[in-house]
Amino acid sequence: MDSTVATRLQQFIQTKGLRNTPQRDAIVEAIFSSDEHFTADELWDRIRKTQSKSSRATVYRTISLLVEAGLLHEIDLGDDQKTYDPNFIDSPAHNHLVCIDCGKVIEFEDDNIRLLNDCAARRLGFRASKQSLKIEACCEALRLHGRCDNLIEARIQGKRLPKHR
Amino acid sequence: MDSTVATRLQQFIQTKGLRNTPQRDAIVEAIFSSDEHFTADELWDRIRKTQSKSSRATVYRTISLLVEAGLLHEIDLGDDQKTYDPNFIDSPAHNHLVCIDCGKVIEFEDDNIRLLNDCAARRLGFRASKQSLKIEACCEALRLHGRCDNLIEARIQGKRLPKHR
DNA sequence: GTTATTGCAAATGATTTGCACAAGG
DNA sequence: CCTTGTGCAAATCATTTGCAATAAC
Repeated sequence: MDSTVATRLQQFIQTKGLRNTPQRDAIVEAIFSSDEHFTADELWDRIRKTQSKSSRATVYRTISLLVEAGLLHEIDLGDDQKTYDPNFIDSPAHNHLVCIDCGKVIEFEDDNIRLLNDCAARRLGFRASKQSLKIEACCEALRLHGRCDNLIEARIQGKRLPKHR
Repeated sequence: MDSTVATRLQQFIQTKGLRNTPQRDAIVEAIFSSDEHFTADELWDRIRKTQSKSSRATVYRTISLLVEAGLLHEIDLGDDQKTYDPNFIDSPAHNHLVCIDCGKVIEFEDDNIRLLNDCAARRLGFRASKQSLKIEACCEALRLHGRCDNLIEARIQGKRLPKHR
């Protein structure tokens, strides 16, 4: 886990007059020891498989805390549940590409896109503070050769598949 | 209401072997006679104020139908409820800018942005089929002069305000 | 007639909350 | 101690669904 997370979280906790608890630590660890996106309940499952104990309510509450602290971002994957992304600390301005065949999510950064969006906002008389770009796309592999390797991988791993199509 | 809607909806209904009903007509009319975004329950309220009658369930079912037909788009405004946008027929590739002060949503099109996103997808080995760009921003007016006209307007109209900030 | 559609009320499922108890600082 | 945090179970709230009645075509 990036030590930046620990530092920034400590700062947030201090400032707000909050406390350190083993449950919170375990949840934060579970989130930031991976770069995977997750829903609240997926995280709760992940926690249960460790030796540490936390109630579902605490998981929800900690997620809210981290979002408020700006360490975790809520993203829209077209899912019904809220999805969270722990990678905004390392890549503060990344975008998402979602494969409509297998649901795989690819993160990428692009300064030109960011800049162009910034300009668009300015032209409308605003100052952009946050951009969220999601591109839904199909892999050329599937279109050209009738197979999406990600799709097979996703099936094996039992991942949530997209509802579209 | 754009006659394109009626035509495309008829086509969809025919193809799928569905039927025309006064409830459906009234809901479709309520949606496309305005360019406002709405949640399912806001729409249900709108319908209730007319002489036509529809149950809440039918409103939900009709919305799903229109989304499936591609006539209505589900968009993410960072809200907890799903928000729908009826303007994708007139502007098939528009983006959203949300004022973080008043929650006002501004729609805009930008071919350069669309093109750049397309390229980004291609570079990753994909073919983009849908782009969703949301820019959260604050108005310069508020930042420079301490007042956001949209905010006042929003308060008067009793609009849902953003949760952020 | 046959099949899709409706309305109602009940079910669902994710998220939140009230409250009594536990435990940081 | 004093206050925040936790766990549990109950509550909430948007959305979905089963079913009997209704209405397209």
